[in-house]
Amino acid sequence: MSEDRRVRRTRRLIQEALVALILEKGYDAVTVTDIIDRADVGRSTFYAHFTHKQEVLLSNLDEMAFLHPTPATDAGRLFAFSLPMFEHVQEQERLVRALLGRHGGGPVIARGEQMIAELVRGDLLAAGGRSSAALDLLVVCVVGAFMGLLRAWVNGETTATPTELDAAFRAAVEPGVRAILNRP
Amino acid sequence: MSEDRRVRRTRRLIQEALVALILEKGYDAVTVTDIIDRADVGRSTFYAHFTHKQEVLLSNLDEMAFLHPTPATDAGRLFAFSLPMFEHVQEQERLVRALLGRHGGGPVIARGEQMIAELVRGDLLAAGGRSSAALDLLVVCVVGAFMGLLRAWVNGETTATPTELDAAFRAAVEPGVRAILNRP
DNA sequence: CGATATAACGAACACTGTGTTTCATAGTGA
DNA sequence: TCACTATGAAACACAGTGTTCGTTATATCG
Repeated sequence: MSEDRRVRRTRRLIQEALVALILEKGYDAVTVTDIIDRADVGRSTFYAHFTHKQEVLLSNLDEMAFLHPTPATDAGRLFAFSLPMFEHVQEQERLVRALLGRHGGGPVIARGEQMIAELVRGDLLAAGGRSSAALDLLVVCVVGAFMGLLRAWVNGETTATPTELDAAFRAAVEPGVRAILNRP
Repeated sequence: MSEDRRVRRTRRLIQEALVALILEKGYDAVTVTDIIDRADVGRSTFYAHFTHKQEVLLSNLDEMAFLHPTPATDAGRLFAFSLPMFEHVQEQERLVRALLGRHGGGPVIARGEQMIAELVRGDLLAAGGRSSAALDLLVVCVVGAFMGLLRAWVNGETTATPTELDAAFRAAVEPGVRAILNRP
């Protein structure tokens, strides 16, 4: 029932090779030829599994479990996802730096933004916000602030701990959010 | 004293061709060959003026005057740059969409972020903030929120007017900022 | 274990795009 | 007018992509 062992092996080798190469040269500089050399895998084999370089990148996303965090939204607490996510990111530092970092692929960041936008939107609605154009703009601002912090850490522009990042995020954003929610 | 007329002509043709092509196909899909075909310019001529595709992109930045806005910081008013910048962006819609949009080049966004970060930082210091790691994180949040709105508009995800964007930005961010500035 | 399916290999291929070179031509500024 | 130099055209080596095909290796299942 489970996949052929050779298939799993090949896919894993290719994914690992890409991550290693991104950390060395940056995503853009990595070629398919690089990947198959590093993975020690035939060219035709690569294209039997992936059609593009980017597909390998996105296939890695499924293993970044922290992007699908428990929606354990404490009822009263806004943005409960924040601290756990910063912590998960710190744990998987190597992988995250490769995928999200300065040299990582833009597509991954775009996906991450979408996922977080959904979380934020859910939180705001749960906290009494009413679906509207203004709420969408608020979501954009909150997500922007969060992703900004994430990027700053990933790119080594700050050495703050997850707790500090979480605190900075809440301090910057919560007052405005609460003010808006309390009188729409 | 002034440059050779042929040089000006060639550079202008190339820049215009790139903008037009980005709007049609997206930055990544545009090749140097595309550009010189569209600009009707010899291959060697292109490389006599620019070494990379990206250089053409950045050469366009100098003409985006709104990125160097008047630092007309009303003393008491935080983020005075916000509304004027949204307005300028709206005016230069075509160029901005090409350079900053979903299909525009990442480098331009990175530069824009830097510029805005400096503005924000200056504003916060002028408003009584003290230089610190915490302030840097706050700057990151504020810039993230602003760029988020800018990107949302550029990508057509919102039809809000400059005034509305400015209002959303301030509403989301100002309360938190003021709270932090008032008791560090 | 053995038979069958199928994954992987490796080499070759056409194709697209890059960046360089060379040289004749045409436009420019003094 | 005249010296200067930007341009255009063509050809080039090079690197990377994505496909094809015959052979070999190795899972999986009976």
